[in-house]
Amino acid sequence: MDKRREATRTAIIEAAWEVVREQGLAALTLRAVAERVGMRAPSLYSHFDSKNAIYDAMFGEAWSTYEALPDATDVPVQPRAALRARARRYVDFAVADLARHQLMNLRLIHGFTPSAESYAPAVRVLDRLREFCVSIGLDPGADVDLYTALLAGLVDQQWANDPGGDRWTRQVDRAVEMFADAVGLPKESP
Amino acid sequence: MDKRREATRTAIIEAAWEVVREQGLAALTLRAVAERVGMRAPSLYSHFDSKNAIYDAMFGEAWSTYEALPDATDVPVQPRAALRARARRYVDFAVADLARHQLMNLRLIHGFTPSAESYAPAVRVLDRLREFCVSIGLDPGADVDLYTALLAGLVDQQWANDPGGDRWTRQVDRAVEMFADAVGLPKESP
DNA sequence: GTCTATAGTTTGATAGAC
DNA sequence: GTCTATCAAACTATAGAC
Repeated sequence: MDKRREATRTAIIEAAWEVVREQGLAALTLRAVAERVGMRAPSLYSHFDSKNAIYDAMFGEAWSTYEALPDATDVPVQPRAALRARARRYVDFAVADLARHQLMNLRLIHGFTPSAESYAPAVRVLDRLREFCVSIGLDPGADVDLYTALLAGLVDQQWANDPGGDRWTRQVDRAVEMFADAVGLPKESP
Repeated sequence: MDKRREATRTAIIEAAWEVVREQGLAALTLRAVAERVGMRAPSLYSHFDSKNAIYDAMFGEAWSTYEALPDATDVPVQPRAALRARARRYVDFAVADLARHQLMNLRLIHGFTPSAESYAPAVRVLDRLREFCVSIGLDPGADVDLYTALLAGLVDQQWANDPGGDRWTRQVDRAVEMFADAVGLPKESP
């Protein structure tokens, strides 16, 4: 029955995303959020306990959004093609929004640690990745770590040295092939 | 003849490094730096024009330090071994100091852009990497980009998910072998 | 639930005495 | 060159009226 209340909460979070997209993740201020949603800063405390509570909601929402992406691998395909599709989905998502990527994958807000509740979707995403990797014969430890590092590196270099371009993202397929060769995935049959 | 002046400058920068190592890169404040060097905050303006000028000096110093590391490849060795040694040197350096790594390789200080002078050593380091890669038959464009992404990914994952540990850094050799295979470097002869 | 008012900090930077 | 004093501006958060 708190439909109106929930709508306000959503509006606040959406305004917060706008602010961090324009000003940078660390530059989020309650005043800027409040102004965008047509309120005064103190009014936000009726909906969130603190500024970090806003970050926390954003963190959870971002990972939930990623988790809810249409599964590119629900149709059974060859391991390499499936891995490639997964990699592209991850990289595209990470490269679409710097502030979101930083909030999800880096720890750059001093004093903010995600709550267990907000962290849950992130854990599920990684668990599913491990399941998938095991299903195609990979090691859920070292192999998955190398895979995540490979994608993280492409994303971070892309943002740091060619934001908006594709100098690193265009190498995603090549990187996945390199990885697939290293872990001994069978070559693709035509 | 400005020996004393130069010593003070050095002391300020050294104090600044201590602050960012303890408080985080973005948490640098003039007061904290001044206190550590036995001064008051306004006195720093006799040596640096602004807070960003301190960041700038730190940026230049960090890359100069890296540039001056003993060259692990001055003795000619096989390409794979040389690449491995370079990779370890880079990763070890990046994993030794988070704030330094962030300042050198990420753009996380809002409104700070390195001056041309401070940027010079960074450019030279990358140029040398390209030269080396060409000397062993690699492409200075795509191949170098993939290589830097690979190392950046290992470092960033290490810092983000296992700081102080070696879950990703222990895969450096494996990652380099994977890369070497992908770019067709000859296998090592015993 | 939202407002005004304000407490309480902290910050980078400047003015001017010494 | 270093100091004291201070400005001007931000910020999070709380108190209490409506």
